[in-house]
Amino acid sequence: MSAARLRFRRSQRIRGQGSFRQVVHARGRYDAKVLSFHALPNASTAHRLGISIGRKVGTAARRNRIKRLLRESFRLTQAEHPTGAPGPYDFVVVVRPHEPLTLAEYRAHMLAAFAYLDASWRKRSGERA
RNA sequence: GCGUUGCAUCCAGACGGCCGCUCGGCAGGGUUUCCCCGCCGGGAGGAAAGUCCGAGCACGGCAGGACAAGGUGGUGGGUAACGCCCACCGGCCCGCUGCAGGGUCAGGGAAAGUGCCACAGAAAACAGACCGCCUCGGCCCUCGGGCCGCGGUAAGGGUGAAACGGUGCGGUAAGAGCGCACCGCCCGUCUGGUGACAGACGGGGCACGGCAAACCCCACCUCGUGCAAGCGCAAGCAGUCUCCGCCAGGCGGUUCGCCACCUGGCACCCGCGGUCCGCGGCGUGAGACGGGUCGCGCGCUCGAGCCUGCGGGCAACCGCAGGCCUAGAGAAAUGGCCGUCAGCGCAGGCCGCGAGGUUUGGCACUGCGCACACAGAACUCGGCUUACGGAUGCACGCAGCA
RNA sequence: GGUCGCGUACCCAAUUGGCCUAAGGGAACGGAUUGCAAAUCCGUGAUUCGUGGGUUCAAAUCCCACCGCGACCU
Repeated sequence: MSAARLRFRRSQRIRGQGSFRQVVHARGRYDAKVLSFHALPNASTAHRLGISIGRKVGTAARRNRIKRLLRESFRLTQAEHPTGAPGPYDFVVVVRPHEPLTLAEYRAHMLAAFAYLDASWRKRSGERA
């Protein structure tokens, strides 16, 4: 078991239509097959996660299931999230219609996406400086 | 034993460990509208769904009534109410020798009115008569009959979803409720029933085709919008109104006291500044009202509530007594991982019952697979409808044995 | 969460309860025309009228229940 206990509080969630729009419209996207990840550096002290999942994905029970798995992935992988540089990010995951995957698969997608997005933002801020 | 149809009831895998979310309570800490940490307790459904009905509740409207529009439709009961539920009545279907029985029905009114009834058929809705049948008269005749005419008929033919009661006997020129019997129908009276209706008796030869999920008539019901209803709080931004000085000038009104408006200066006030002076700004100040937007709080969970017992009722349901508190989120909580245990299916093994066998029973036996469906509260209830896994019981069907 | 609307062929779509074997247009296909095309002309259809029940003699049409799609309040 890892040293620190991993939590996922309300303050680590993205809320409000404006916040979502900012992140999604920010340039920088990573596409897994059924998920689409967006990132934007934020002004707070921690990474935040927002999940966008439309009606076409399935019934309310299935949408809840996928959201829970994604939040659990985010919570359990916090130790491996990018640190420093452009700062903590706001991540938004857009879910496309698909059969629900396992927790391990969502974790793998999420880590790959975060690594890619972090590298992309580091490169961009480096050019600017 | 299997099947699955119908009905009823119940469950919605359990337990343990670790991590996490949310609400409430208690205690503590911090940078004290908030955040953090700890402990204890609560945390999805039978459909939470579809949003098809009925209510509560909120705001707006409203004397009352009528019209319009929409809905409901056998009778009686249940209910806060309903288009729901229960019981009964009636029609239709299945079944039976028959009686029972089962299923099903949006089941008021067609002798208030209007409309429609295609095609076919002579004729499709005050009846009428195509092919026919028959008397009589006339003509012809090969003496069977044929043709024409005045009439009488509706049994037979054929069409249609539907043709103006049905069957039988009598009757007749041929026929016809023309007469009779039975069935059906209509009217009246009586009896039973709260009633829908049912039964009996009497009368009438029989009129009243179907469609109202066509318009319509009758009876009853319905104001509109919906918790994103709505109430409150604070902040910034429009707008409206009121109040708040002095002096000068202009313009207008005037009861010659003054009043209103505009412009300028000073003061107040604001900014610069530790303070004064000074400089700059000048409807700049105060109050009230207030629209939408965003945020927060309330609405928000104790209710036509749940459980148990007793009593009433054929039942739906009701009454009484005792006990219980049982989710309240907000990009939206009840989740994730691991293990164990039943449980289920398949294959194999062993044992048992039996003469044998399709079949069948048992197992701390082995292996593999599944461990599960439909589905997530969003103000709250009562129903309906739809989706769906399993267990038990009853009924039904099939097979085996006795 | 709430309130509405729509569904007819590949696409757009019309249709007083009855001559519906469902109008019409585009597209597609075949033919004519042309040196070849376009345009034009002629012809060609496999629609359970979203699904399932019901009313009626008769339903795309009327009624009910489902399914799918879309819009609005925000």
